[in-house]
Amino acid sequence: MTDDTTKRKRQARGEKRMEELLDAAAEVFAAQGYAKASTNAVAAAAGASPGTLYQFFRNKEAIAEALMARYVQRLRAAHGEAFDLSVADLPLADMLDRVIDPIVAFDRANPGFYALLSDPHLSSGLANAKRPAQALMFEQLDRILAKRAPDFPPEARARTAEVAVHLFRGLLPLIMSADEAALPGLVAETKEVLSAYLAPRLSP
Amino acid sequence: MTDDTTKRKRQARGEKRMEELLDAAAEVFAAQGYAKASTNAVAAAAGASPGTLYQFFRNKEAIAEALMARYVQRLRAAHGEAFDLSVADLPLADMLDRVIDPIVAFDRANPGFYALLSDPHLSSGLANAKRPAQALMFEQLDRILAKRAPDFPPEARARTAEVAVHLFRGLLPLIMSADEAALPGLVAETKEVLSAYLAPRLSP
DNA sequence: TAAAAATACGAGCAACTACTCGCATTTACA
DNA sequence: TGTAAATGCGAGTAGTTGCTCGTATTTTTA
Repeated sequence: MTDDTTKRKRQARGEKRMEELLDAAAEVFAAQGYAKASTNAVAAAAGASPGTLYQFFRNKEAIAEALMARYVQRLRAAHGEAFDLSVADLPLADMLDRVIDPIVAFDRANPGFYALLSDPHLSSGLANAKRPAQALMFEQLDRILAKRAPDFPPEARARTAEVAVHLFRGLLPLIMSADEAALPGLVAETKEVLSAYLAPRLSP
Repeated sequence: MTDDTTKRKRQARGEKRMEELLDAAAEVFAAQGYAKASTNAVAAAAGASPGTLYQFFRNKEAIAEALMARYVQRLRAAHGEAFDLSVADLPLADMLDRVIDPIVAFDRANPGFYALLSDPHLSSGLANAKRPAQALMFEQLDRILAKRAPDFPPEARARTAEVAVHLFRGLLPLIMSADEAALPGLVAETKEVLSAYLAPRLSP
């Protein structure tokens, strides 16, 4: 097996190089988009040579896959267990605070994540790498909805969760480009939207 | 001036070729995305040679600009004057029917339009070409809001319109990939979302 | 009809792409 | 310390890209 992420014996130096290369990839992908970004530019941005890049990553796609995997890992760490089950019993507004705020902070702190997530023209391999990130938000919301409204038919509940996630993602471009001054108002309005959408579905 | 769209003396044959090339560009852009699409592929999809393509379009960017301009023109024709002023007095649900349905139909009928509109990594020239299309929806909604709620402060009204447009665009991926059977329910839910968001802002 | 202009072609070019390979240096480990 | 493995480099390769240009054909125009 030539799996770059598990099998090879890595030195501490190598692990650090991989992190630098992923950081560089995040920058370049965020600035130019995945398709237009060149692997030579990623290597240069990391202060490495093309040969070094390809010692750690099989090909261009593998760079984005590893980057996405790292983002998913950090997303889980950032707000993973924190609200998984406990927030479902909170009042709706408080629950939204607990769910939205960390995601907004994460997305704004990681524009490379947003660049990959919002790109609709990724290859199937990359689309698969995106799925866990999308599933993370969907499933957590779905589980919260299930606990808050046990009588909610699972099918309709799944769509409600999916629509809610897409509503949030629709406002993400505004949230990403907002300056610090405009952000709180936008986030508040985002929560109002979700509250207005979810409230009647949670207590009919 | 070497402006391809206005100055050059075009024959009927040439105009037809341009339409064919734009149709081909729409296909290729929708399938692969603008960045990954090659001009040779566009020419081939139109049954033309690269040389022929470049007789009508200065460069790759000009193809997308012309395509976007054609979409804006068709968008105006499709639902332009139809509801511009009259729908503002309708009940909210009826107004949304009149606004949403034509846009949904147009977007689904023109995946090339959606491909360009949803691409967040276009060059500045392309971003400028996108602006009229975005302004079209925003300004029409803003004008409707102004007529329905004259006391609405213009600043807050503008943001309400912008947020509403982004909410719709957030659900567009679902709408675009839905099959004919699932579409009506999705569109209905889209209208419910917008209704729930706009209603309290229109009659406080 | 003849010249001018528009349309059409496609081989080909310079620039760039993802990626490789031979070889030098550094580290781990016996 | 010695040697195998890991890391590092960057010139180089084959393929692709956006785009050009010489030339041939069709259409307009005078």
